[in-house]
Amino acid sequence: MSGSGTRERIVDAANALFYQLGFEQTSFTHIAEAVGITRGNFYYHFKLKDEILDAVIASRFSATEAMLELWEQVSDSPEGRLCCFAEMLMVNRVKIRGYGCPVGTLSTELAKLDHPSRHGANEIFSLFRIWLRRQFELAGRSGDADDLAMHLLARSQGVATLAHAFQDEEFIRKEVKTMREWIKGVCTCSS
Amino acid sequence: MSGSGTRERIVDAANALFYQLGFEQTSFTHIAEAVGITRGNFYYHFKLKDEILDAVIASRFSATEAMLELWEQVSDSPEGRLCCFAEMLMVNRVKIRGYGCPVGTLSTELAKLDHPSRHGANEIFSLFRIWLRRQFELAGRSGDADDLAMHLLARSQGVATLAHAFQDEEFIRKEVKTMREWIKGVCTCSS
DNA sequence: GTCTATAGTTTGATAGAC
DNA sequence: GTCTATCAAACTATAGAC
Repeated sequence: MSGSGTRERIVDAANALFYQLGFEQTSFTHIAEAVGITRGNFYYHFKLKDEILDAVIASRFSATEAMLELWEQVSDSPEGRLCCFAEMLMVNRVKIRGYGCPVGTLSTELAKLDHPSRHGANEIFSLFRIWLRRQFELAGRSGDADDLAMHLLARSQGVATLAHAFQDEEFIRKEVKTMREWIKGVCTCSS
Repeated sequence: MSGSGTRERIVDAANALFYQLGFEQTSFTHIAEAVGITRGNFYYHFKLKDEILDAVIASRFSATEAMLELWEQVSDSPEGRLCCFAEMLMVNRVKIRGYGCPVGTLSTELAKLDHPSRHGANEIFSLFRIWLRRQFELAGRSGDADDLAMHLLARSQGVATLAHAFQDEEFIRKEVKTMREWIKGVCTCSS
C-alpha cells in the first residue's frame, strides 16, 4: 500500500486519518502534516476533498478483495474460511477497540452526511456480504445463505461498536469464541 | 419531552438533529432554524455547544430510564421483558433504517472526536447493559448474565448499523425474529 | 511538483440595542 | 428574552511564483 509517490502517501495518510478521526473531522491540514507537504501542494494531486475520499474507498475496496482471496487459500472448507472472518476481529482488536470498524464507521458517517460516496463505502460491506454468502452456500445452506451472511456481518459490527464504546478488548475475544461455535453449528447442520 | 420554554425546544430540536446529522455536522444555524430563533439568541440559553450536547445526553438518559421502567411493567417474566428490548428495534425500524441507532452513532462519533462527553453518551449504553444483565440474572443465568447482556446489545447494534447501511427494514424484522428465539432458548436453559 | 499567499465561506462565540 | 451586528478562527479551494 505504501507507494513512493506523493499521491499514494496522501491516500495512505488519509486512509488512516479517516479511520481514526472520521472523514469530516479530518482536515487538509491533518493530512498535509502527516504526509509532510503543505496544504497548497494538495490540490496538484486532488482537486476536491471528495476525490481523496473516493481514492481511499477504492484503496480499501482493493485491500478487502485481496484479503478475501487470501482467506480462500487459507482453508478449503467454508467453515474454516468463515472462521477467518471471525478471526479478523481478533487480529485487529487493538484498532477496533480504539476506532471501531473502519467499514461501519465510515458507512455510518457518510450516510449521516448524505454524501454521494456513501454508496461506494457500502460496496465494501457488499464485498463481505457476497463472500460470506458464498461460503454458506458451499456449506450447504443455499436456502438461507444471505440471511446467515447478514447475521454474521451484523454481529461483527455490533462487536466492533461495543468494544469501541466500552474500550473492551476482552469482549472481542469472548464474542469471537461464540461466533466460531455458531459458525460450526450452522455449517454442520444443513438447512 | 416538548416543553413550552425555548430551552426545551432547543434541546428537543438538537436531539433530533444530532440523531439525523450527527453532532459535529449540526450547526447552530440548523438548530436555530428548527426552533425559529436567531443564532444570537442561542447563547442566552447555552454558553457553549457542548452544553447543548450534555443537555441532549441527559434528556436521552432520562427517556431511556423511563422506557426501561415501562418494560418492567409490560411483562412479569424476564423473557417477556427481554423481548421488549428486541421489539424496540421493530418499533423504531423506520428511524433506524434512516439514521441508525441513536445511542451507537452518537457514542461512535464522540469517541472519534475524543469528546469529553463521550463517557456521558456511553452511560446510556450502560443503562441498557445493566438492565439486560438483571433480566438474565432473573432468568437464572447469573453465571454469564453480563456476557449475555453484552451479546444482545451488540446484536442490536449490528442490526441497526446494517439496516442503516443497506436501507433494509426487512432485515430488522428477520433479525428480531432470530433474536426472540435466542432469548427464549437462553431463558429456558439455565446455565 | 512544491511552495506562499490569499480568497471566500462557515463556524462557534460575543457585545450591545431593544 | 430576542434581536442585529460582528469577531476570530478554521475550513476548502484558488492563483501564481519558483
